[in-house]
Amino acid sequence: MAKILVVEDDRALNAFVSARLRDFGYEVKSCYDGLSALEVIYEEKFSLICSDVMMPNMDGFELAEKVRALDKNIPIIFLSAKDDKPSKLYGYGLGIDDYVTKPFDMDELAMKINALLRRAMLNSEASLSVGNLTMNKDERTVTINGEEVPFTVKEFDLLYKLLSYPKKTFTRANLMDDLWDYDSSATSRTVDVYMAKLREKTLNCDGFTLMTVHGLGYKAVLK
Amino acid sequence: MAKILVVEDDRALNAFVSARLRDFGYEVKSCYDGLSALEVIYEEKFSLICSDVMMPNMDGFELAEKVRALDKNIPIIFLSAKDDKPSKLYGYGLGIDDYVTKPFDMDELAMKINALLRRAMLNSEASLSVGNLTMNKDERTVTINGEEVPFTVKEFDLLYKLLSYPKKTFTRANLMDDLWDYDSSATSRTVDVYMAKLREKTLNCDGFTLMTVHGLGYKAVLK
DNA sequence: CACACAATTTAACAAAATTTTAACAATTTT
DNA sequence: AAAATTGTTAAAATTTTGTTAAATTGTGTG
Repeated sequence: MAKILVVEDDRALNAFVSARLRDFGYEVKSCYDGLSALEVIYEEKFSLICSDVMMPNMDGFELAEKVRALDKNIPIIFLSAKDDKPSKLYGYGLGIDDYVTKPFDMDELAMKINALLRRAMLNSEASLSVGNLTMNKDERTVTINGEEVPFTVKEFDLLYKLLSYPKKTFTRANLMDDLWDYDSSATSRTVDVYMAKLREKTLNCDGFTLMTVHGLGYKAVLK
Repeated sequence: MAKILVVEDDRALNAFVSARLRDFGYEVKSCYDGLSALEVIYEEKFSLICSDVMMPNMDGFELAEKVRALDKNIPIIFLSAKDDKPSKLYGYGLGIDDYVTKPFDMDELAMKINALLRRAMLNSEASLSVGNLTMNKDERTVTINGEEVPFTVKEFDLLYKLLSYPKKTFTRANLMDDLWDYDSSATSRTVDVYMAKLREKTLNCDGFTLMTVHGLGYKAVLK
């Protein structure tokens, strides 16, 4: 499920937006200034950031800049009372995805967020099928030939990621950044051990192969 | 370069928007109703569609629906005088990416288009083609005449670099600085060995030749 | 809180693949 | 023709990956 970070110093507005986004089925975390938002972002991975522009400690522009330096992919939406053109252009120049001026309609904001997440491809579907294998993200189940096969959390996430972007090569660091905690001290060799497990469990899968890209990492190739 | 289709029955506005987008460096095509737009879309591939909602023959909603059936990835922006919420929600429901209400600021529209294209580009694969050879950086695959040929990391990086700057001559030191670690003690003769391997593997390539520049290094020349 | 149990991580060694070296042949330049 | 540079090849050295089992961490239960 998509996780959204709402950064807004007006606590009432923040609570309102967060609550409505939760109604739409998103997992939401709230921050009340740029600096603490950045701290949270360092620790947790979000699908989208919805931020005010004028805030104490660190404004939205600075936050967006810092976030973009970390991750040039995460969608960023500005909520601002500032309706002036230079601010908007400056924001877009920093690489934000949308600039919504207050007051705004909550349904519209939700729709914009939907559209952005869809495009960011993070709004992934609940289930994924490749050949005789089906993975259900909500239930965290894997079935091969209609039969359920038990997968641990890490095994599931790893296979899901690989199959979500078939053919794409992932480095170990790549995979760990997403599936392991940021402060995890685990060696990248851990990934290898999981690949061995995944290969064993997916022996009877007819839709793909888990390949190693020597010197780089791994990828799932459809066949 | 990005190619944009502007669909708008108000000819003056269409001309204005198209002209300004050209100023921003985009290639632009104009249509004046939904039906003819759809015809053009069947024939040509666009990077983004910018469409009016109320138009003769076929309105924007219907157009968006048909386009989405063809291509669920192409960014779509609605330009509309209709500022009512139901229309917006309906549009977002069809899978459009943004809904801009007239009158709008041209610079802002251009920024939105920039932001959307940037995001859409992130999803598209980065590949390089020369004649019958294609290299895909994400997949780390090389295909010659549609057939996949295995390349090691160094072979891939080396060929990719040479083909990225065709005609440019690289010295061995040049290539090693980029593709080898700082502390690598490898002799520059190592490069020669790789060139031999690359030449062998690209024997059937019709788009380029790997040439030796005696006393200097190597270069790839298109033919 | 201790216990059992499962999941995760580490460590070690074997196996595989890649990279590098080195030697000699071929080619180009002087 | 001599010298310098490059081509080619195969073996040696190194790096990377596969695999297994043991150690560690985490989780739920009585």
